[in-house]
Amino acid sequence: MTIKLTTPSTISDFTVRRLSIYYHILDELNQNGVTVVSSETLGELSRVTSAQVRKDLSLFGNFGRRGLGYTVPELKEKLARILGLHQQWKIALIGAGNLGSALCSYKNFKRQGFEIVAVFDKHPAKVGQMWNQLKIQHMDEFSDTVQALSVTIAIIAVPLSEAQAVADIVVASGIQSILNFAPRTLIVPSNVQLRNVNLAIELEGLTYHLTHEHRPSPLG
Amino acid sequence: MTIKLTTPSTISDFTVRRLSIYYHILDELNQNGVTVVSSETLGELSRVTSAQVRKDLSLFGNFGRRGLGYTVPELKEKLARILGLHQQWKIALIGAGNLGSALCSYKNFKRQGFEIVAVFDKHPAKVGQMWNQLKIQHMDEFSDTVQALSVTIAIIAVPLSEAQAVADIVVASGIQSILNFAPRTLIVPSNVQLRNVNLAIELEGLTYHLTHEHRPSPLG
DNA sequence: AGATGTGAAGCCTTTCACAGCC
DNA sequence: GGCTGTGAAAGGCTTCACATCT
Repeated sequence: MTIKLTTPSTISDFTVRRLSIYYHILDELNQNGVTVVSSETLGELSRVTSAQVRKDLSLFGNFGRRGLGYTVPELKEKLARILGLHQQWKIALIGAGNLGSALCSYKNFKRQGFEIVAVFDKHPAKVGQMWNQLKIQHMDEFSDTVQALSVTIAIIAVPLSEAQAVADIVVASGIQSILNFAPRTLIVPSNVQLRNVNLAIELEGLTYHLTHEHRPSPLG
Repeated sequence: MTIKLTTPSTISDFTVRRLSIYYHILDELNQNGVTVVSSETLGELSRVTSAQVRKDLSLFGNFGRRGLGYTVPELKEKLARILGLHQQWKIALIGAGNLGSALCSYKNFKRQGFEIVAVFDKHPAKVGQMWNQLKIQHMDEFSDTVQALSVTIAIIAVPLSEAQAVADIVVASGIQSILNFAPRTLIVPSNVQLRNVNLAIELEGLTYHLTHEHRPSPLG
């Protein structure tokens, strides 16, 4: 009825993803000095319906005011708490290649509550190099280091052939959240959260449509 | 009943995404010398049910043999055609930063049928530099260059603040497929295919679960 | 009047289960 | 016997439409 003190037991990944999108839009609105937003407007900016926005938010509480809309800073703060962004998250990056370098130099991470606190590679030529303030460590040190630093998220940015072996090491270290950039379906226990970012799959989604949509007119 | 000569009119993005996954698994099986695979096995490797595999494939034709399974090279080839991977796709990369550099040096692109044929940036310090064999061009040259080179896909890898302006230029050039790495919901006409890769959203999907799943036992 | 919160309806996706073929 | 292909059932997500509150 009123404020839901407990988190609903099952929220779909679809919903969580949209909450993230709302959060970033609210962040931008907030920076632009916008103080109030309707589900209608938030929906347009997120490319979803206003009903979807209201339903998603209502799963976690009554954040709006009827007749008025949602207060931007307040809703942003609420979503930050829901998404777990009120704390700093420590990340271990595995793979000191081009992609790893790009991730490591991504300045906005820290502002958003994410910090890469250790970098690993297994190639002797890489180990010992300094990246920003971090010395690249050998994978043998992974488990000890992440436990000492209380790392809770691992980013895997190694070649395909090494990805599963690396995932096994990550899982063995006790880390339960993995963001994987290697183009392979990794096998991990069901208690480990795995997200994949696969460039080829995104591009193939585009080429599928390029190949099949020869419909210049609405009637095809 | 038999082979479907026409493509079904509406295939969901969920399905297309899974077809990509199957394709890459088949590619790997093929390299390992596996010649036949069942929907059961392909499902396990893709983390979906066997029924899902069969349903997805049956939308495009009868590719398997009852009692036997699917022939790996044959099914791989069929999926390649469905996904449009029987041709080379030319890509324009916009944004010559760290991420752009990582994308540009990604060797596997070419083997998979994708080739970055032009790189653009708007900053004078970048323009004129050589990346691999490509000279970085100014954004002013975008439209002319992509038309001359028959580019059909654009990758946007610029900062948030420039993303929408870049998207507008891309759309104006006639390109109808965009892969966007900027963390913003871009506004494009409905005939333009847009895919987003957003690191923050993936990480927030992980932190949501880290924050809410305090359930060591199945009974919670 | 204006906009949220929400049960119910509608729609889409996945799974089931078995007929059909190898 | 084994495995695919598929109509039907089940499940899940989105939209509708309106009661509710400011």
